[in-house]
Amino acid sequence: MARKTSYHHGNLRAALLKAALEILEREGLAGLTLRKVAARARVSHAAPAHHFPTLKALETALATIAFERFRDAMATARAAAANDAAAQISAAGEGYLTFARENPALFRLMFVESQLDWSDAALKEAATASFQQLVEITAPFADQLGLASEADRAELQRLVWANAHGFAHLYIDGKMPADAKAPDLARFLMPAKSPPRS
Amino acid sequence: MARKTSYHHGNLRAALLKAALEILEREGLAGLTLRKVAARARVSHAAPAHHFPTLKALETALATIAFERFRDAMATARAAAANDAAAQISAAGEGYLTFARENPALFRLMFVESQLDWSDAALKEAATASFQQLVEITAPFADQLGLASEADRAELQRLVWANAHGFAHLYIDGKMPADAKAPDLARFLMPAKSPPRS
DNA sequence: GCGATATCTAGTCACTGTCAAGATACCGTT
DNA sequence: AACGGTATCTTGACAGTGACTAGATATCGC
Repeated sequence: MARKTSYHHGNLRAALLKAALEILEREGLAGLTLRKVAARARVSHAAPAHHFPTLKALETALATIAFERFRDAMATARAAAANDAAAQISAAGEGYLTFARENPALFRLMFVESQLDWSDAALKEAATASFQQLVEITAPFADQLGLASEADRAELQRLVWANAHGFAHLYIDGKMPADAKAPDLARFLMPAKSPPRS
Repeated sequence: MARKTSYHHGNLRAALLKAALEILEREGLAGLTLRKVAARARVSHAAPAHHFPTLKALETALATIAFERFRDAMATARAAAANDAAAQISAAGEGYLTFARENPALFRLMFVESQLDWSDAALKEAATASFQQLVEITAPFADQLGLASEADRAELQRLVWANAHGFAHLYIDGKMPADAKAPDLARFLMPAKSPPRS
C-alpha cells in the first residue's frame, strides 16, 4: 500500500526502481544518479541507501529487470515465428535488436561488466536465462547445417550471438542507418533454402 | 621542447593525452577524470581547460587516436595474411578483436556515442578510415560468394561488421571464455573451400 | 502497550567538471 | 632591445555526485 502520510514510503524499493527506469529512458545511462532517483521518488537523498547500499547495487537490480525483459522480448518474437530453425534464428535476432532499440540505455547498462555486481545471484540467473534463448535456437540450426563436432557447434553459437549483439550495439551507437535490418544469418548459411543471389 | 623550468609546460596537450591513455589503461573508462589527468601531467586541475575545454573534448581527441590505432591494427593483421578474400576477412576480424582485447577501455570509449563529439572532423575522419578497412575486404568476399545486388552486398557488409564488433564486445564484457576465438565467417560462408563438417 | 528494529531525514566529506580572476611566460611588432 | 598583447597556467570557487554518520520516526514482534 503506497501511503501518502509521510516518512515511511510503503514500497520504496519498487518506487526507486521505477524512477530509475524512467530516468534511464529520459536521460540515458549517464543521467542516472542516486540523488535524482531519490528526488523523483520524493524522498531524501540518502533514503535509497538502505535498499541499495551503493549505486552499483541499484544498477545491478535494474540490469536484472532488464535481462528479464530482454528474455521476454526474444521469447515473444520467437513465439510469433514459424517453428523451424531458420525462422527461429531470425526471430530471436529481431527480438534481440528490438529490445536494444527500444531500451538503449538499459542495453548498455546490461553489457558494461564493470558497472554491475556479477556476484549477485539474481542477476546471473536472469542473464543466463536470456542467453539460454540463443542456445536453444542454435542447436536445431546446427543440426540443419550438419555440424557435428562440439567445436563447430560452439563456433556457430558464438557467431549467432556475436551477430545479434554486434548489430544491436552498432545500431544504438548510430553506426547503422535507421532503417537497416539485422543481417539474417540463416539466409547466408542455408543457401539451399533461400539463396542470396537476388 | 619539454621544459622543466615551470609554468609553461612546453607541450601540455600531448602530455595530457599521454597521461589520459595511461589512466585509461590502468583504471578503465570510469577512472578517467580531468583532474587525475592534470595531476598525472604535473599540472593544476584547471590547466587542461585551454587545450580541452571539456571532458568530452578530451575523450573525443582520445577516440581519434584510438581509431587510428584501430585502423593500424587491422591493416597490420591484413598485411600479414594471404591476399585472398577469406584470409583477409579472417585477418581483419583478428585485428579488430586484438585491438579490443588489448585496449578494452579505449574500445568502449570509441563506441559510446553520447560520450564523444561526432561533429569533430578529425574524429569522423579517423572513424571512417577504420571502417573503410571492412568495406575493402567485404567487396572481394561478396564477389566470391556471387552476391550481385547492392542489397545483398550491404547485408554481407553488416554481417561482417556485426560479427567482429559483437564478438569483441562480448569478449571484453567477459561473456566469452578467455580462449574463445572469433567466429570465422569465411569458414561458414564458403563451405566449398573449408567445410565446417569436422 | 512497549521496546526493538527497519526505514527515512539531515548533515557532512571527498571528489568531480566547469567557470572566473589573476599570475606568468612567450611572441611579434616597433 | 623593449614593450604590449596574448596564450598558457594557477588559484579559488560553485554545484552536483556517491557515500558515510547521527538522529528522528514509524512499524512490527512480543
